[in-house]
Amino acid sequence: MPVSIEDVAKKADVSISTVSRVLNRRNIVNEKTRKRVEIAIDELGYRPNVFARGLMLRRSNILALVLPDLHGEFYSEIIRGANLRARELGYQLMISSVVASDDGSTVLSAVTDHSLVDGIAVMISEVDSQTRTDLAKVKTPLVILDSDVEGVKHDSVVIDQRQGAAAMFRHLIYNQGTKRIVFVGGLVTNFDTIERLAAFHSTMDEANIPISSNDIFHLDYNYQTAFELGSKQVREWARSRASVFAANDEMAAGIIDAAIELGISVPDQLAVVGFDDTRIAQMTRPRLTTVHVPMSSMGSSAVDLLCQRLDDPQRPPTKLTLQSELVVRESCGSDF
Amino acid sequence: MPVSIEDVAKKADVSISTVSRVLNRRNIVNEKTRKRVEIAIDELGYRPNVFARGLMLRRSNILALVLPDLHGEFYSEIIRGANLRARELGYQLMISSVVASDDGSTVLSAVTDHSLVDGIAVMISEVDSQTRTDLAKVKTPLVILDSDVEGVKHDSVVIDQRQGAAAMFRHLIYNQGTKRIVFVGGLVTNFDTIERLAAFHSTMDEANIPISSNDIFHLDYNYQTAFELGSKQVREWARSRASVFAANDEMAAGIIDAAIELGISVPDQLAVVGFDDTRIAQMTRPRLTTVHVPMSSMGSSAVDLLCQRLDDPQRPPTKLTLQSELVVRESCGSDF
DNA sequence: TTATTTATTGAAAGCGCTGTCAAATGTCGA
DNA sequence: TCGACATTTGACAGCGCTTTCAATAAATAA
Repeated sequence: MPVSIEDVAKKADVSISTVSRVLNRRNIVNEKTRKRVEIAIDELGYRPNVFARGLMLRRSNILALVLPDLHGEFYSEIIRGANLRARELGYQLMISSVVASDDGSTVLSAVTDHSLVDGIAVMISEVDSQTRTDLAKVKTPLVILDSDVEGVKHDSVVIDQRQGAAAMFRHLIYNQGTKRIVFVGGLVTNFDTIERLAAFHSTMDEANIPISSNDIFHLDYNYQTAFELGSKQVREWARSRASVFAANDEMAAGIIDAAIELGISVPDQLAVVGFDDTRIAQMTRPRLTTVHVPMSSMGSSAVDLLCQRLDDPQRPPTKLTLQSELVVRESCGSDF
Repeated sequence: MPVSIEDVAKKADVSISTVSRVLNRRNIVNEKTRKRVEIAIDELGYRPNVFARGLMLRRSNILALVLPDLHGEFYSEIIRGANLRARELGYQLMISSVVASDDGSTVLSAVTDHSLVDGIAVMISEVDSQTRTDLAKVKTPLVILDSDVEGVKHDSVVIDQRQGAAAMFRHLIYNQGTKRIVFVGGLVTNFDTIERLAAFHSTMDEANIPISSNDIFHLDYNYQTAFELGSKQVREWARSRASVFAANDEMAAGIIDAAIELGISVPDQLAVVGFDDTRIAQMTRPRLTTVHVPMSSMGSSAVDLLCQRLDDPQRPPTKLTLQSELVVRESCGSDF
């Protein structure tokens, strides 16, 4: 039923080669012939069959974006950035998320099964060694988003979060005079958490403030669990005039709400800061002091890198580092 | 370079037909032969070429989701729901958004250019008659999300927002005793706005409250413009004890912030309600009274409908209506 | 024993497209 | 008028897969 190149050829009274030529604008086709073919294409509403074309060209113009989750603004902004850039460059974007039940190898196969995509951008927050070796085997152009990429031969785009986190800790310590910081992160295996924890330790060392292991919590980046933790701890934290560093805005919001519910004023009695600078950071009251992460840039940069590699498969692996930036708002107290 | 079915056949010392047969588990292949082939597939790491297969089968197992925008939680939840369901059903999801510069025909071509997708879910918030006729021409299985679909022969999933909006207006009128409601919607051509405006008129009529045309505003669903409108109007609204109905949570948040900035207390001096029940609704202070819209269900239902049609192309067009539900929180005052 | 059925496999014909190669036509200077 | 060359076109060979269809071997019936 669908109209094929042959139908067009017949209608325009030329061979399929000629039709193919006008489609690909390659060798010059005679002006008059081209017009005729174009008219036939229009009238028939012909669209080249992507499969047939892909079979010859070994190209689909489809890029895949694999995310650990699709929940929350963080991921949706990455998608948005990637989609926009992909469109600009003439690619389509395929989205996939690794669901809870998946393990490392599922991740890999979810990725490689798309033997049809020209390139893949993956973000995997918990990278075990299995995933790492699996990833190393992939032959499709791959860019790794915001993960530990030491020793992996692919392109990558990472956030310089140590620097952003350090700026935050310093602000808390030197500008706000905090003597104790509570660290509320994600899982111990989570890359972001590892990075920020490293910044935490080094900045505290630098300021000569000891860290109690009781002040480090590993949650799951969700509002609810943070709220629950806050409900239990917030009084004690406020009493000692501690500041709370939450590894994303969601958790910061959860802790703030817990505090408010217990009649503890933020930031007057307790400073709470977040990370990411999502929409939430501006919606909470008080507004969140946080670290801005260029989420949509991550997406667009990933697509850029992928396309560059597609154009030149030989170029050496690139690691693109995006800066994060401290954004001071109300939740940490006035800043002087 | 990539290993083809022929390589496998050679290695297993069978014909490609046999390999194809074990891949598709169709006609029974002799136990022993099958084992041998499977081993060869494993050892070679063979993956069938999607293009070649698609060329024969005319099937890609890819579904497209076309959204008006990728910004905000509303869309990201739709994506999430769709992606999850698609995975469950063995499909991949391709995302596309209609960007600002696009007009109706771009929408259509963005859609139909994917001659490779098996089905398409489109959400187009502003449907003009051009788009409508364009849409009617599409031969790929299509489901229309939350738009005016009268007379269109495709499947659709819509939100019963009249009912949800009406519940909101009634709550405001009968439970909160509001005598004046200000309606802040999207563009006049926006489907959601049209629906909710209809509910507005009918409920107000029913309650015998006249509507002043000065109380109907058409904005763009953004925080910022709502904030600006609020900054100008909020005093007057509060003075006459009006309630403000914003057509999404973002705008409600903008108006609330404008009010607070001018020292007007919400809900004590001014009730403000939202729509959608996104994350924002729980993050603002006061928390938003809003109408819950099952966003991720919209995505999953769209995928369901698409797959059902794929299985049975003959079934009559289905219109799936999802319910919306009033959620009373703090921003409209205590409810008695 | 011979005819017939059943199980298992291979050969080969496309699916719709691109790209190579050669044929056909036209152009131009000698 | 003729060869040399450029321009324009068509025939056809795949790309890797699925799917008839026929061939062979094995099993059963007559």
